[in-house]
Amino acid sequence: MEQQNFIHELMDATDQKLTPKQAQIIQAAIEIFAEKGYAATSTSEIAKRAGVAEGTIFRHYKTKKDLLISIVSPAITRFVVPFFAEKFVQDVFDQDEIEEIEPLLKNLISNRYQFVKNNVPLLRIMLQEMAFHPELQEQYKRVFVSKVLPRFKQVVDQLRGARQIGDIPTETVLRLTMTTIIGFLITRFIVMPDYPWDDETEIEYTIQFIRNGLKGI
Amino acid sequence: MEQQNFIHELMDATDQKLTPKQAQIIQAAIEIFAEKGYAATSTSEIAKRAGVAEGTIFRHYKTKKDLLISIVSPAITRFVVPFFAEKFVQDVFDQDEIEEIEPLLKNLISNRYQFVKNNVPLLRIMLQEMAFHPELQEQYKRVFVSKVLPRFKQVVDQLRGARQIGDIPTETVLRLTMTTIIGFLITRFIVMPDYPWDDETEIEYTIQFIRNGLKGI
Amino acid sequence: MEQQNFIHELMDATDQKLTPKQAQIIQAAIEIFAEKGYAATSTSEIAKRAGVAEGTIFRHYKTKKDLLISIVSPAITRFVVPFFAEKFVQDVFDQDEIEEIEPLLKNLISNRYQFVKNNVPLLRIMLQEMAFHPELQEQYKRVFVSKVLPRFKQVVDQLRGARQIGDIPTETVLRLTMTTIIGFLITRFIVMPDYPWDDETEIEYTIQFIRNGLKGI
Amino acid sequence: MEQQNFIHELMDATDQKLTPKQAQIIQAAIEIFAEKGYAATSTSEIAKRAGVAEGTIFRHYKTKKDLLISIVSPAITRFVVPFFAEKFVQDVFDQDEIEEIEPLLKNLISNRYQFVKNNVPLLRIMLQEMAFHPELQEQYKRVFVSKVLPRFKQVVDQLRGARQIGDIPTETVLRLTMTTIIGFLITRFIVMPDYPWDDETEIEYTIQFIRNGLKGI
DNA sequence: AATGAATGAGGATTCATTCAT
DNA sequence: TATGAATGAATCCTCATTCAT
Repeated sequence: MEQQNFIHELMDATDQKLTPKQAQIIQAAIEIFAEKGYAATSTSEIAKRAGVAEGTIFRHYKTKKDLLISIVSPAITRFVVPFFAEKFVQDVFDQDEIEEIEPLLKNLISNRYQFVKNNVPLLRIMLQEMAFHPELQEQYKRVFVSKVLPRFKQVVDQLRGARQIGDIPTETVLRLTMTTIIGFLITRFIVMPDYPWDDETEIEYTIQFIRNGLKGI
Repeated sequence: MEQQNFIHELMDATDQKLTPKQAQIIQAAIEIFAEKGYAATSTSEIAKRAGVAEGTIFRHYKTKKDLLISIVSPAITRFVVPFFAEKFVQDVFDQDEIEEIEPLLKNLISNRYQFVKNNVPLLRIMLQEMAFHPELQEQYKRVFVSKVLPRFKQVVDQLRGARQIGDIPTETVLRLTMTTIIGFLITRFIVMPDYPWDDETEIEYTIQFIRNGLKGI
Repeated sequence: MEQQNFIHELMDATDQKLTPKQAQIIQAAIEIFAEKGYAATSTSEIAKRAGVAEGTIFRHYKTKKDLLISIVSPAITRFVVPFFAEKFVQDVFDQDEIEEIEPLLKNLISNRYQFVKNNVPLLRIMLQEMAFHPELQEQYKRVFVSKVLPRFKQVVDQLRGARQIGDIPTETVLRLTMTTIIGFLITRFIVMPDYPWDDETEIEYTIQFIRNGLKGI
Repeated sequence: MEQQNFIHELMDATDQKLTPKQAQIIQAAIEIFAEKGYAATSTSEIAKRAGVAEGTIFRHYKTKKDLLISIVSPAITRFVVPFFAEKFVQDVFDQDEIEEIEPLLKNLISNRYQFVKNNVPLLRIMLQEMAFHPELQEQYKRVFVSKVLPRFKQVVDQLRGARQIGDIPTETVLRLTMTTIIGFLITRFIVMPDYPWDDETEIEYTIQFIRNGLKGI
């Protein structure tokens, strides 16, 4: 039911009105793609779970792959973009000078944590299928390079000026930061979702780890 | 050709003499599974690339899944175990008291770096297929808990005694360390293999990041 | 074309509306199963003879065996039940006291003779496949024990009372009677269908043989 | 182990020395053919049960069908011929004039009863496979017409002369007799082998049934 | 004589996609 | 718009048979 969010966002994003059947199809597809992978999922199974005739899927999506793309493509955007763009960082940036890395990291991680928490199956699909569908990789890169990278560099420079970050190349800072955050989210929600996590504490440690790691001694 | 290593290790490990055809099959399977994923790979394609009749595959592996397992299962062991076990850490441990985290990390990362570099396709397959085959997850957990975890905790305790690690729960130390190392390897070899990496420098930064991140200020 | 009967009976019996293609499939399957046996018949051959795509078979029958069962199962019922049940014996029974075995045998044999004559391929399949499919044997036994046996015993008792049957155990009477009738039908339609039979005469002799054989002198 | 008999008879009959492996193959083939039918039996399964390499089968028998024929063909002869030929009837015939049908039937049934009892799997295979292999039917007919039929007619004539048989065409006498005997054997050993048969009694009733049935009143 | 690895044609079954209703 | 029967290519797998050892 958490995907409901996503489905409605989908509607807003694409301005397409999803018919109820179409929503059922996407819902079912997300579930099953996440469970067994795109290639191992049959359209008949999707139709069955969606409570829809098999032909109906192909009325809305020319091919099975179309269905995948229509799910993953907006998901990529919604997952990647906010890493260092969009409103939520704005707030931080608007305070003219960024002198503290901590609130920024806190904001960043918490926000992505919530998104992932509400969209685990979507994240699974993204991770799995980006490996095999170049067009998804392309889209990821395009979005990342145009929306995230410039903003990120700007932030790093400011933080370096404020002595929050040591003498590390910007690309490496980016890599280490993203790796640690994404690593946390994947460990938390995909690799070990059943471990008794104390999320707040874990997030706090993660922030400190990144802060200290980037600052140097 | 890099998998040649692995194939020969396979032979040693299982004491099974691989017939030439069998080696060709494994070689081809690794390549194609890595390229398109297990589910999207057909046995006829494997046979073709291996230069072998399709039936020959099934003389050696009862099912297509058997073939997958026979490839991934030893790969998991060979990838996971050395993280904190086996001879290569021994050398570090044998110096009685571990007072420096740096050489340990250096050793650890370099060693896994080499392994991954020589076995990229294998790593891809592992990452992809562990998601869908519970038996592989089981094996991973078994190996990790029995071989890696105890050793790791011991090391962390020693390092904490030597004031190399701050006040962070052992599990979190493990998570942050592994996440950063694996994140580096995946970024380096899977996500952006074509980026002009300066590997030595990048490894050095990664070590410092982990060291400072764990130490606190 | 004789099976047309059977196919329509199938429809009535199961209340399932057979699509035209489905009828063609059953028709073709009956023919080929009878010719070469279930195991030696390929679904592609059935599809070809039915003028249908191979996939169509599996849309209607989950497996090849399902197809067999859906053919043989009702055939068993329709062949076995009327031996001593159903309306056609009713007529004989309704004449209150059965004092003559001859009209009963006459009725019985003629009726089964007609059925077999119209369903030779079906009989062949039944005979062949019951040997290898326990579920068919079970069904046969269930139907026989519940529907035929009680009625038969009742008849034998009445006939014994009327001095039509000698001092022979009921089970043996049953065995000898059925064996002779079925033996006639199999010889007539399966073993030597091309022999120039004078059916009426042959039936007459068979009736006399059973009557005298059971009566003793 | 009962087939051991048959295997040795095979050796005598064909004057071929069966190697031990060959005997194992035949033994295994008889068992599995009887269990699941010729078409559903794989040569690899035969090889496995025989404890022999798959290639070995084809060293002795050009094709799988050859193996079948080499089993069924002598079986047919050994089952059919003695019905009214061979030594065992000789003894009866040699007493110049046959005036009693009973000892003849007794001898006949008992003899075939023993043979079938010792060769149930063989009988199953014969019954199943004659339906699908015209060459086996041919052989059956050839043997029957040349060896059994003439002798049988002679016997029937004698018995008719002695008033043991009523006014029934010889062919019909033959059909009714064989049908009853074979029907008994099949019921006894194939259809209901687990029923608690009292064989002697059952044979006795069967003889009386035939005798009375043929005699008329 | 015996082996068993190798073959490739053919087997049952699944699947994405189409189309008449 | 929605259906679901129909398709036939493709899938995994089995099998009888061959052949070098």
